[in-house]
Formats: sequence, structure tokens, C-alpha cells
Amino acid sequence: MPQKQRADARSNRERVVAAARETFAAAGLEVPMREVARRAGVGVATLYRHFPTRTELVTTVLAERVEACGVQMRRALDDPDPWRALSTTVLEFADRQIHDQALNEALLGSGDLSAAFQQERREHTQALNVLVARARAAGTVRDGVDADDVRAGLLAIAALRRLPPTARGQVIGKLADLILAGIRSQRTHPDRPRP
Amino acid sequence: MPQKQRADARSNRERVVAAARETFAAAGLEVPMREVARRAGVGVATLYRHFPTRTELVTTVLAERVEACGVQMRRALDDPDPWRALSTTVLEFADRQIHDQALNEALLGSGDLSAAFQQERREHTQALNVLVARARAAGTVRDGVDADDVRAGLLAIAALRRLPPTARGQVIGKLADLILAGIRSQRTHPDRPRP
DNA sequence: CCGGAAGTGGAACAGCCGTTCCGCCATGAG
DNA sequence: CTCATGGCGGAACGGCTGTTCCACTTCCGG
Repeated sequence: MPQKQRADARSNRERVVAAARETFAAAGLEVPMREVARRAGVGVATLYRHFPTRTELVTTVLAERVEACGVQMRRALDDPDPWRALSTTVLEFADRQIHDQALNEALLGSGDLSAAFQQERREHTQALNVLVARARAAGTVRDGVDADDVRAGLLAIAALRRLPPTARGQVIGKLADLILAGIRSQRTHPDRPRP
Repeated sequence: MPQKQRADARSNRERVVAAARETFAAAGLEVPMREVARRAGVGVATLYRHFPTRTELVTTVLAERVEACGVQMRRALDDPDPWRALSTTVLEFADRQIHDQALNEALLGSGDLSAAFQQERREHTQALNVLVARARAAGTVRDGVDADDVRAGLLAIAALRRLPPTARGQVIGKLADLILAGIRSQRTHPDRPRP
């Protein structure tokens, strides 16, 4: 399938995606289509030519972000230190959720999007299972903690993004530490890797 | 100022508040005014006569729920067992957040409501400070844990209400246990009071 | 029981939203 | 350079929302 479309059309598509990416990350997935078009410097018709429905635009933008999560997960799987792999995953997840509202709503939203990324979700789940299993085998997590506990913690961190932006970062940091404290076994590692 | 309003007007007001209470708890604070009026069996004009703006209706309904939280908090302050007082507060908070979406959105919402309940929030905060301080003095919480940590945990529990209803209860339960595990010092008490 | 005022229902208004339509314009093959 | 055609902007449509308006109904003091 060759790209038979005109050069200006392709350029406009790029500008739309870029505008959507920035706007969704800053203001969430519910920003009006008009606003995205305005930020991209095009009319709404142009936007709808490239993405026939709002959902398609959202899905396209989210696919990029979800892939970035996959990359981080694969890096963690390559880490030889099981506790660092797990705790880094938690902390980087928190960071990502703080800085990208689109990703946040994708994870917590009403589920209509979930269908589109079921595959990625499964992979992420399985990777987390492996990370927790390794940490347990190494004795760095408390007895009785399983991957579902960690998942609950991650969801909680994500959910906290709804707080007013002033306190948000600090509260999420505290929660992340608290969850790591709840997970880890005693006197084996510090909560956070010190850089 | 005597109640000079007609009897039917007063009855209608009650019906509106009752309908709003149920609807807000089940479907959140954003249900259309028409829907509340329909459930109350009145026209929209009746609704607007008693509550000139949407915000006033919301505030009225929330005031009841917030007061219920205050009652629970005072009961906890009377509990002679510091760890039971604290853990019960966390678990009952989770329960309340699970069953009332209005209360949930009031706590996590965009902050326009926060102004109306600043006083209650302060009282709740101070009570939690006392509960944590007592638990620390009794040696039942881990060193370095303070009231802000517990508050972060509570917010996290509240935020999880956005999950799809199927998994919600279970995930919140797991998180509550995880947070209690992160808070408590070792080998002093079981996570949950066994009934 | 009666009359005026308080109370009411539902249509109507204004302002958002996603999406579609249509007359005009730039592009790039020949 | 020409001109058919794919692409474009912005007005317009239909459906949702909170809120207002007004002709009609119901209450209750005398």
C-alpha cells in the first residue's frame, strides 16, 4: 500500500497527531476536537479526514504512549537485580502517570478503550508477574505479597492523578514509598534506589 | 425566620433531596438535573425553585454524607485501642468510598467543592493526626510513618473507585491491606480486626 | 368556600459537543 | 502552464446540558 496522498495532507496529519499528543497529555482525552484542530492550525474537516472519529484519533495517540510503557517493562526484565527491577518499575510508572493525563485516563477510563489495548495489557501483566516472582525468589518481598497486590498499588498511584496539581506529585511520591514499604521484606534494601 | 412555605412545597423539597441523594450516590455528581427531577417525580422548575443552581443541590446532599464521616471519626477517637482505631478508620473509609460515588467525587473532584467543606476537612485532618500520633506512641506503626502517609493511602483508596465495578471491591480490599501493612510496625497486630 | 399569592410543569433559550456538508483552493501529473 | 482532483476551512446540523419563562394549578387564611 503506497502513500499516494499529497504532501500537504501528510504534513497536516503529522501536525494533528502532534497537537493531539500534547493536548491529551496536558488536558486529558476529553478535549474538544475543535481545540485539537485549533492547536494544529487546521480546520475540523482536515482532522476528520485523517481520523474519521474521535476514538480513532485517541487510539492512535495512545498507541505511542503504551508502546513506551512496553519498552520500560522490557528494560526492567533485563535488570539482574530483582528488587531494583520491581521498585524502579513502580516509581517510573508513577512518574509516567504524573506527567501524562492521557495515559492515566486510558488506564482508569470507562473501559471502552481497554478493548483496543488488551494485548498490551496482557503483556504488561505477565511481565509484572515475572518481576514479582523473581523478587519473591530473591526474598526481597514480604511473604504473602503477590503480583495482584502490586497491581493494586499501581492502579492506586495512577488514580491519584486526579488530585489538584499542587499536592499531586508529593502525595504520589509518598504513596509509592508506602506501597514499596508494604511490599518489601524487612531490612533487605532501601525503599528507593539512591541515584 | 419561621417556615412560611406551603406544605406541598416542603414535601417536594424532601423528595428532590432524596432523589438527588440516591442518584448522586449511584451515578455521580454529574447526573443531569432533568434526571434528578424525573426520579423525584417533579418538574425541573420545582427543583430550581428549591435549589437555584446545580451547585447548591450538590452541596446540600454532600453535607449529609460529610457529616456521617465526622460521626465515624469521632467514634474512632473514642476507641481506647490505637491500632484498631486507625485501621478501622482506614477500612471504613474504603467501604464508604466504595458505596458512594458522590462522596468519592467530592473528595477527588476538581476542587470547586473543596471550598464549601474546608472546615470539615480540617477537622478530619486533625482527627487523623491524633489517631496516628496515638498509634505511634503505642508503637503500632512503623518508624517514619506520619499522618500524611496515611492520608495518601486514603486518597489512593478513594481514587480506585474509578475502576470497573467488577474488580473494584477486591482491588480496594487488597490495597487497604497493603497500605496497612506498609504502615504498621512488625508483629504487633493482625492487619484487620477479626470480627 | 373563595380569591390571591405561592408553587408547579414543561416548553423554550443559550451554549456546549461530535460530526457532516459544501463551495473553494492548492497540488502535481501531463 | 493547465486543470482535474484530492484536500481544505468553516458554517451548519442534531443532540446534549444547565437554566429561565410563563400560563396554569394548588394551597390555605379569611
